Amino acid sequence: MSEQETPINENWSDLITLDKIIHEPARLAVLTILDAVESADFLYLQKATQLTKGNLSVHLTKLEDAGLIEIQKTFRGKIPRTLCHLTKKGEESFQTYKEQIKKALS
Amino acid sequence: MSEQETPINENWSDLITLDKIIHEPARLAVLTILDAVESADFLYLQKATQLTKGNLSVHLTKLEDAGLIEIQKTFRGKIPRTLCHLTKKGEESFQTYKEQIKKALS
DNA sequence: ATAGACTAGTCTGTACTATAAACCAGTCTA
DNA sequence: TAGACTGGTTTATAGTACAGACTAGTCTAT
Repeated sequence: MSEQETPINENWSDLITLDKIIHEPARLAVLTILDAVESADFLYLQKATQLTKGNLSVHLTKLEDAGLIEIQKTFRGKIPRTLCHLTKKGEESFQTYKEQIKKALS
Repeated sequence: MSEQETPINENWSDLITLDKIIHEPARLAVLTILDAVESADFLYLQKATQLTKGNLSVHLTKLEDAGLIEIQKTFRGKIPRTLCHLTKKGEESFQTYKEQIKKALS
């Protein structure tokens, strides 16, 4: 295709505007898990994603700052326990992302 | 989900191993276009993706270095013309990527 | 009581990346 | 001959992920 008018409103033009917070594979994995299981703790997420602690911690903080997840710090006895779950915004944004990328890649 | 055995071979674990060359939105857009139209020139790609020339140029070079696209420099009259199309490997890798991410996000 | 392992981080340094903007070389148009 | 066009390369900046070191408290076993 060339030397002809450029279609502007194709679905793939959405690709450029994908939410970068969500698009990063590590965070995409976290969101996918949280979307599936409702709520997961730090250790579970770390095992599931194979990320290092430090790395996972940073990603969780970014997701929290973006308002996509909520982090609850509780205790099991006196041992700290970090529970994560999607916020309403997180659910919606994730859905939007999935629809966008699936449509673009269909 | 927590305090129970971790399922290891879920589809979302593929998310961590996504091809980063392909995963970048700008390149994803380029690949999607090339997959759809077989062949596109520099200007067309630039208009379609809204990328700056320099930026597009770098992305095309990276895709070429990765063996995903082939760049043919031809002339239309005396004006240089850069034509891009997917290689066999590019087609296959892109298909694999699409299947992976769709499965993971389904 | 003390060493080792656990949870859940923060901080640091490295390496990679995307991006815009400046620059370049040639061509065509008025 | 000035301006805009094609198709780039180079440079500089800013952002990013990531591993690994470190912190701080807890629990377990010796």
